[in-house]
Amino acid sequence: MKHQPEAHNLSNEQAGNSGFSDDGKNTIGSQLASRLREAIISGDLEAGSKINLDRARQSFNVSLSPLREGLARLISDGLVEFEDNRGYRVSPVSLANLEEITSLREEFEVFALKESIRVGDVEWESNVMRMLHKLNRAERDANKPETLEHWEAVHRDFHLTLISGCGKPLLLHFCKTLLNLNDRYRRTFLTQTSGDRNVNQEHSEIAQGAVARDSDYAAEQLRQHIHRTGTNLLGHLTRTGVVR
Amino acid sequence: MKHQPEAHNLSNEQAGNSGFSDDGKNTIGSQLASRLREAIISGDLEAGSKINLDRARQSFNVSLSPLREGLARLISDGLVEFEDNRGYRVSPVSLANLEEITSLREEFEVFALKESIRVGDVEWESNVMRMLHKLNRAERDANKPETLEHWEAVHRDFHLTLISGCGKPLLLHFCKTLLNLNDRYRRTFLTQTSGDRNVNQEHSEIAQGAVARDSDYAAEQLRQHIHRTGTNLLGHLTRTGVVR
DNA sequence: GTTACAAGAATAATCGATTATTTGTCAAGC
DNA sequence: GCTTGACAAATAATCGATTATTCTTGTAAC
Repeated sequence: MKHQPEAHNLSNEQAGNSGFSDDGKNTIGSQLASRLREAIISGDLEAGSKINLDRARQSFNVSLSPLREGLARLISDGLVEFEDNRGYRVSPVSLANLEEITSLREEFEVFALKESIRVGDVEWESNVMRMLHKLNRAERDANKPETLEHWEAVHRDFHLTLISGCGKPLLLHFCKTLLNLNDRYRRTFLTQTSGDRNVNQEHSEIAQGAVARDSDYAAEQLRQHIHRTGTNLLGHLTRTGVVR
Repeated sequence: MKHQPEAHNLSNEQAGNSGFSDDGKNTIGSQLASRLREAIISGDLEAGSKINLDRARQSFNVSLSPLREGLARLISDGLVEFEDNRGYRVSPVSLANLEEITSLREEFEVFALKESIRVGDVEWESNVMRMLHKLNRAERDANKPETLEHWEAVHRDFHLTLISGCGKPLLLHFCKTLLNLNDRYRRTFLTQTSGDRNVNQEHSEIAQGAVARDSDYAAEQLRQHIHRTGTNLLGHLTRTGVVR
């Protein structure tokens, strides 16, 4: 079952990114890329499902050209797959895929954090603390979907901010891609964390270690944090059996 | 009736690409993505230059839709940049960019090699030896441009084969992207390796270590290999002063 | 001489229609 | 019953033309 992503605002994606005032003056193609990304990550567009261009065209109220262009941009993000003359489909999910995402996050995101600790400036430190506070204050109630959505956005920003001091744009791009892919699993399959975790506590320890420039400690905390989330999700998927 | 100039369409692609049997059954958009990628990596399209859609449309003998779609796919590859209403441009080159590419290759490619050594099967081992042989046999003469092009293709395949046993599609995709970016620097700025290197020797040691499953040794050899190439290129760029 | 601003030119973005390919269906032949 | 092939429907891909935006140039005011 797929919703019509049309209805919701889908106001511009990376809201908390870093002071981009997008003006809403984007082209249709760009807007579509954002909306499609959001629709896929949020699960509105079901994993593995084929994207019928004509229907999509109608539900988004656009013409074919910008639609195809938007979709093309999502290919390298790993959110969309494409086959000549057979069109586009939402990338499928699988246990193997989730395992890879988790292990790569442990590798890359941790590396990026170490680099940030090594070369990040005071501005970066401040941003980390700011985002930590924001995240700790964000409500997360499985009964209120809007809080979940908001929490996800803030959570994502927190993780990106953590590694934003590394001074390596390409690395950040890769990490952002992995975070996108990972978030899809969580937003689709997980509405609450397992009871034995204090996620806020985990985030605090990572952030505190980072601004204290305790590289080894912060890195290890982040690695465990990512690993726990992965294990958690894997358990869910295995139990519910929705995914092979 | 459709009047397409069937005389010389898109088939001037160099077959030496990398063992892909293109079947010729691709769509124009896909063919364009490949051709544009090759044109950028080879330096045919100058780094940093603006891509005029109308001129590109003419020189490629295609319409706008597939051209834009092809370009859109290169964005996430880091080869093309895009700005709303201002169109596409070839990503610029810079010392900082090259440094990042090198350092990320040291991180990711080495990780992928270790994983390949850990879980790669005999098929992978065999492929590594095959590509090593092919590479050792490939001529590289600065006076014969076609040998340079061929060597680049084989060299690229060698590096990809080395890490192809890791069982991590996403990781391979990232490494391939980095290799693309790196190759552009070499193909644009470097026609011969510095005299004090025996590159064939380096490749042999990496490959031998890999199939012997000596993880630490092979990994360190690869890391140094990548690092030397980076240093080498940086020197060239700095001396020639073409890049800041 | 410099700035501001208004055409006009150049370019990018989008649309609607057309063409090409794949997929589904069904009857004929084995 | 199963395959094969022809036809039709569905879908993807492309094109040419149109619209929107940005860039350029020339002129008037100060």
